[in-house]
Amino acid sequence: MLDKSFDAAASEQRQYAQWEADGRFAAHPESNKRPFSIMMPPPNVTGTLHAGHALDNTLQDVLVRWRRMEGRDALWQPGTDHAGIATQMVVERQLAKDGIDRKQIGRDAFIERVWQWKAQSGDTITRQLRRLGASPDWSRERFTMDEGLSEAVRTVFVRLFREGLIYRDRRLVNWDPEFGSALSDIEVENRETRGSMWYLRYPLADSAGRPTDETITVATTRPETMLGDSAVAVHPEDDRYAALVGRHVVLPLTGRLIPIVADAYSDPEKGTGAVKITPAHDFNDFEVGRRHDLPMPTILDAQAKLTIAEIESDLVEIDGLSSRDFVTGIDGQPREAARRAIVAELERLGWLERVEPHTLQVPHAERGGAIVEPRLTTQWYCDAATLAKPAIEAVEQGRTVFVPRSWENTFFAWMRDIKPWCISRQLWWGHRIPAWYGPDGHVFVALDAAEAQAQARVHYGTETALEQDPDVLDTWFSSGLWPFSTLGWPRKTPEFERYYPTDVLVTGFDIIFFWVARMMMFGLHITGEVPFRTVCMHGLVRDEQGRKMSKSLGNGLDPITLIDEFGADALRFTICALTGPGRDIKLGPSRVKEYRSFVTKLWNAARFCEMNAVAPVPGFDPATATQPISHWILSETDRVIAEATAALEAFRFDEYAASLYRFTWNVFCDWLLELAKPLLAGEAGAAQDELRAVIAHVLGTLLRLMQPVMPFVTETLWESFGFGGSGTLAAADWPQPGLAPAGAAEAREEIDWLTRLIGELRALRTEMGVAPSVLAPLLLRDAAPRTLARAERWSEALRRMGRVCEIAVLGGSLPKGAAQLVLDEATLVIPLEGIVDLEAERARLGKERARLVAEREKSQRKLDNPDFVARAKPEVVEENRDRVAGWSADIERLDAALSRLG
RNA sequence: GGGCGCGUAGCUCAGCGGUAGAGCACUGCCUUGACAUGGCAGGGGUCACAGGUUCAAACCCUGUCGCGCCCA
Repeated sequence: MLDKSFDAAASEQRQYAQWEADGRFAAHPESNKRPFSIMMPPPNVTGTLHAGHALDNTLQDVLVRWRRMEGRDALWQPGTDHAGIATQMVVERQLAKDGIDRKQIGRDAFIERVWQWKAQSGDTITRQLRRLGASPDWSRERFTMDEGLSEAVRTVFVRLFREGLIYRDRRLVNWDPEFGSALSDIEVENRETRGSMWYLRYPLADSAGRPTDETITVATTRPETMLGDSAVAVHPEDDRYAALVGRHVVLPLTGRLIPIVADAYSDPEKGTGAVKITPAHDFNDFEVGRRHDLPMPTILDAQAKLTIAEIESDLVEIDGLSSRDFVTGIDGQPREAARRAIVAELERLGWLERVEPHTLQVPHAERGGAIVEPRLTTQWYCDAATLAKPAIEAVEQGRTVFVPRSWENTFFAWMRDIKPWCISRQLWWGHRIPAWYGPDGHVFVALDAAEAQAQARVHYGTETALEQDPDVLDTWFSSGLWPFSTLGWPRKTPEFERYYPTDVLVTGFDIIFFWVARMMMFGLHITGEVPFRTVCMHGLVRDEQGRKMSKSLGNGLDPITLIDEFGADALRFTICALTGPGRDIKLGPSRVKEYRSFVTKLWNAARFCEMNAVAPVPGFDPATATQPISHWILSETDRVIAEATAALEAFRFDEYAASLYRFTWNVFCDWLLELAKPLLAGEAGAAQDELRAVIAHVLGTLLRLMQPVMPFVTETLWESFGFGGSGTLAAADWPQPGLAPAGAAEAREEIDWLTRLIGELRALRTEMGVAPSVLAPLLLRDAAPRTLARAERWSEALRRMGRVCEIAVLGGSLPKGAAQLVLDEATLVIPLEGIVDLEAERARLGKERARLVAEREKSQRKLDNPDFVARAKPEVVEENRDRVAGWSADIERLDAALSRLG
C-alpha cells in the first residue's frame, strides 16, 4: 500500500543508490546500440551547485535518460574543471587568513595546498549533482588536470606551436594588477562608471623645442597616464588643427617634446578633438602608436603603481611647466594617488583647463573585480582568427546547429572579429606551459623536459641548462579540449572513435565565447570534426523578480535547499516547465512549490489506482480492448506519447512538461479516473478487468514518459505497482504510439460528447445555483438513437458527475420550471421545479443565443466576402461553412426551446 | 553607436497567418469514500503603439516607444 504522501527524501536516496549500484548510468562502448553522447560542462572543482548548474544539468539529464530509454548507448561524460584563477584565489585567501603570502611558501608548496583543497572540497559539487538526480557515467569522471587531459593539453600546445598558431608576442594585454596576471579580452567586463573628463593644456613648442604661449587642449579620462604620452593626435580632416600637425608640444611635468600627429582615431566630435596618445596604457593609443612609430614608455608597473624608470632620462626642468623633483617624488605611488597628485600639480601650474563629470566604461576583471590595466608585456598567444575560420564554416554549413538558431548570429559576430587570444597566465595553478628557455632566451617547446633538453642539445651543440616557462595556460585552453580529451585523446581509444563528435552540448549563452567557441576551434582543428552536432542554448536563472542572481544582492538560490524542501522531482519539473527556447527563467520557491503539487497529484492518482486493484496485467495487449473508454484513453495516450517525444526531439522542455501535465491532470485524473469510478465500483467481470488492465497500461506508459524529468517518484511507483523491479524504470523502453485499436475515432467522439454534456450540466447548475446534493432528471428531446444509447451507457457517470438522477425521453410538452440545453442534434431538458424561474431561463437562453449569433456573424461575414471564398484555402472556407451551419442549427433549437417556455 | 531579444489575462509565459490560450493568483460553490497539496464553475485581454502587405495579422514588413542583454 502506498503511503498517504510521497516521501521524496527517502525515495531519492534509495533510488539513486540503486541506480548507481546497478550501473544504470554506464556507457557501453562495447555494445552494438547506437551511441548518444553529451559532454557535461565541467563545473569548477571546488565550487558548489548553483541554480545555473541545476538548470543546465536537469536539461541534460532529461535528454540522457530519454535517449537511454529509447535504446541508445548513452554517454553523459561528467567531470570538473581546475578553474585556475578562481581556485587559486580561494586558496590564496585561505593562506592570507594565516598571514601567509603564496610567494613565502613557494610554488611547489602552494600547489600542494591547492591539491589539498581540491581533495577536501572537490566532491562537493558531484555529490550535489547526485542530489539533483543527474545520471552521468560517474565511472568516467575526469578532471582537467588529470594526467591524460594534461597530456592532451601539452600535445595540442606543441602541435599548434609547430604550426605557427601559437606564438609569443609583445603587445598590450589586459592586466589584473591585484592578481598580477594577464587576462584574455573576454575575462574583462566593462562597467559603466561615473568619472571625470579632464581638459589639459599642452604648450606648443617653437622650432627650437621651447614652449610658446600657444597651447592645444586635450581631453582625457586618465590624466595620470600623461607622463607616458608620446603624441597628441588630431583628425586629419579637422581644419581647426590642420596647421598644427607636424609641430610638437612640450609635455607638462616632464618637459618632453612629443609630436602632434594626424590620425583618424581622433574623433572631432569628442572632447576638444585633440587626444593625448599613451601607447603603453591604452589599446586604441597602442594602435595609433604603431601607425606613427611612436615610443611606448610604460609608466605603471605590475601592481599599477607609477614607475618612472622608462621616462626618467627624458625629464627636463622647465620653470612653470615641468619639474624633475615632482615626477621623481610620485614614483611608486598607486595609480589613484598618482592621479590626484598629477591633477593637483597641473592645476597649480595652470595647465588644467577644466574638469567635467563624465561617465565612462572602466574595465574590471571578471574574477576578482580589480580594475584592469592595459600593460605592455610578452605573452603567449593563440592565432584564434585562423582557427575560427573552419568553425564559422561548420556552423554555416549546418554541421553544428545552434538551438535556437538565432544564437548562431552571436557566434558568427564574435568569431568573425576575433582577436589574438592571450593564453598565458601568471598563475601557479594550472597547466604549466610546455616551453623551456635557454640562457640566450631561445625557446624550446616540447611535450616534456627531456624532449626540450634534446632539442637544446641539437640547437646549442652541447648540454645546456634550460628553464621552464613559469606561466600556466588559460583554463579555457584545457576546457576547449574537453570533448575529446575526456575520451582519451591523443590516444586512440574506442570511446573517442565511438562517442566523438558528441550529439548535443547543453549550455548557457553566457559562455558561448568562453567555451563553445573554443571547443569548436580546437575540435575542428585537432580532430577534423565538429565537437558536437547540436548546441542547445538556454538562458540564465533569475530570481522571482527577474533580477540576475548575485552575491551582493544575496538573491542566489540554493538548489539543494529547494530539493530538501520540495523534492528533486519538483525542482526538475519546474525547471523543465519554465525552460522556453533560449529564454531566461525566473525561479523561486513559490514556483517549485506550485509544481510539487503536480508530483503529489500523480502520487494520489496512483494511490487511487492501487486502491482499486489496478495492476499491470502481464501479456496484456491494448489492441484487444473493446470498450469505448479504453479506446478513448489509449488514443489520448498515443497523443501524449507523440507530443512528449516531439517536444524532446525539438529541445522544447517546456512543451514536454506541459504535455505531461495536461495529460496527467486534465485527462487521466479529471476524466479517466472519474469516469472509471462507477465501473470500478460496479460489477466484477470482463469489462472491469479490461478497464483495470488498460488503466495500468496507461499508468505504466505515463511513468515511462515522465521518468526523464521526474525520475524518483516515477521509479518509486513503477516498483510499487510491480511494473518492474527496483530501479528498472530507468532502463524501460520509451513508449511508442499506436496503442489505440481500430474504432478509437468513434470512442473519442463518444467520450467527447459525454464530457461536453457533463460540462454543460455543471455550468447550468452552477448558474442556476443548484446545490450539488440536489439531483435532477435528464430528459432528452429529438435525440438520435445513438445519443440515447450513449446516455444509457454512461448513466452512472452522469449521475455522479452531472448530478443526474434519471434519464428519459421527452416527447410531449415542457415540464414546469425546466432548463434547456442544446447539444448537437438533441435538446436536453432538466426539470428543476422551484429553482428555475421562467424569466431567468428565458434570459439565460437569450444570452446564449446572442453569443451564437455573434459567432455565426463572424464566419458569415467572411463567407459574404467573394474574395475570401475565392482566395482562402478551401478547407478554411469549408470550416467556416460548417461553423455557420452548426450554429444555425443550434440557434434554431434555442429558438424552439425559447418558444416552449411560452 | 552596432547587434540580438522581449513587450499577449493581476503574475509567469505559450501561441508566430485562419473561432485569443495555459499554469498560478482571483471570485463563488463543494468537508462526494485518490488528492482541500483537492473538486466544480466563473470573472478577467482595443495581443505596447502607428502605418503597410493580405481575402484574413497577436503572428509577416516598416517605423515609434519602453525593457533587457551582448559588442564597441
